[in-house]
Amino acid sequence: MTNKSVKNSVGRPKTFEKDDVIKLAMNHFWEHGFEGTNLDDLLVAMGIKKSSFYRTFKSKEEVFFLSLNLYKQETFTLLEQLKGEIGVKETLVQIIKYDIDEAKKIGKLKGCLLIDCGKEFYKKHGIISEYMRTEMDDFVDFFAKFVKEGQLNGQITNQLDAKLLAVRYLTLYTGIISSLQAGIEFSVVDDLLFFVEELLK
Amino acid sequence: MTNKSVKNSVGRPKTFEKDDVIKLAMNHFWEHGFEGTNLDDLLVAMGIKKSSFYRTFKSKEEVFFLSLNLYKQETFTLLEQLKGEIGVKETLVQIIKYDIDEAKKIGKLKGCLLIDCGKEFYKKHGIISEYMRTEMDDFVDFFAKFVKEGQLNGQITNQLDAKLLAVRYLTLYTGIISSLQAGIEFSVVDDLLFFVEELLK
DNA sequence: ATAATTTTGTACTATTTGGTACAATAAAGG
DNA sequence: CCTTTATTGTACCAAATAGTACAAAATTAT
Repeated sequence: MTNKSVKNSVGRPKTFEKDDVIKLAMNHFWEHGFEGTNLDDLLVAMGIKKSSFYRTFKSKEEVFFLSLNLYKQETFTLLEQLKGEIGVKETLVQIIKYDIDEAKKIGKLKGCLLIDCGKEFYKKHGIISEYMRTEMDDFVDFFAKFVKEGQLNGQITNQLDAKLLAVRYLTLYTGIISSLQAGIEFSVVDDLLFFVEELLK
Repeated sequence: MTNKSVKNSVGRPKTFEKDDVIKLAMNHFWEHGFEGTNLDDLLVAMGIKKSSFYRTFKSKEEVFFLSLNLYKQETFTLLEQLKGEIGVKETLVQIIKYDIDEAKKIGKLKGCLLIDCGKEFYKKHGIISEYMRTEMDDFVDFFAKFVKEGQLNGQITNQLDAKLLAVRYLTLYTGIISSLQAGIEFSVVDDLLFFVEELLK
């Protein structure tokens, strides 16, 4: 897209792109959380050395916020793409089904970077991070529009206010993630997907 | 209840009861999580000095597991008590309403010690703690029995299998906690309580 | 007073944490 | 070869972490 791979006029050429290592960092934060990520492991995940890290970024925290931003971008992009393929309602269902299947298969579930790290921050500092709150609002707004579209084209028959329905969906989603991560029996998990489908009707 | 306050034959009398300081520790863990609790703050919360702490307990971890056990006991006791006063269904609703009100009023919400610390452990070690899993099973079983009772006496009209309904309820509950802690707008929170009431019908 | 027991205070340890400083080296163009 | 730029390696730092050791003081019964 942008002029990433243009040769810099002179000097040793770069061996990594900033955006690429942010993505690697994002995946690591996503899996381990912010506090659960120590710098050494993060560096291994990013494939760069400490010296390069601190020449490129200000701190671990800065990389985290860049990761959070990338997470939002990628989530929205994925949802829009899926929408084009299978429609609004099916996208909302499949997103959750994907997590359930992943938990069943590999017994591991990354969950939601925003919610999980928001919770970490909340537990640590006793207040909601203002940054997290606005990110959360972005998610709610996006899903509200998403749901609205489904209601208008008839894929979602539940005529509850789109924003409220989006919040119900997101709440259920984060609850399912927590339940899965808390090790709920697989025998009862499928019913949770029915629950979601009932909600979207 | 037990012979807590009997005088020990000789020596300086105890100034704190083990169970009492465990309860204080529980409340601190509940609010800050396990990793988010450092020993010095924990000691302040428990009102004892480090020397006393390590003479009474083996480690921070031991106190945490004792706290977790107490948490379960107290939760079940509270639910049984409320059941006697306002019935099964109303108890399930009010429990959540209490959290919502707390979040609205003081802008702070402890959430669920088991789920929150289970998530911490999960994120850190990549697997579900076996201890947490069995605790989770205890909770599911308790709520399943609770729901069953409500279905039999007609307070809950939703005739979905009691265990599945209990899991739906718990999932919704943990989702609501996450949403509140993530700083969802208060304007949409009330609808989440309607959602719970609809579920229990 | 003395023995028994509990709590406190102080000092210490070993490990891990995020972060810094800086020289050495690698890879390109001029 | 020389300059420029990117990466690496090594060494270090200050702070925070959970936990230990042990003497001193407090409070009781005998």
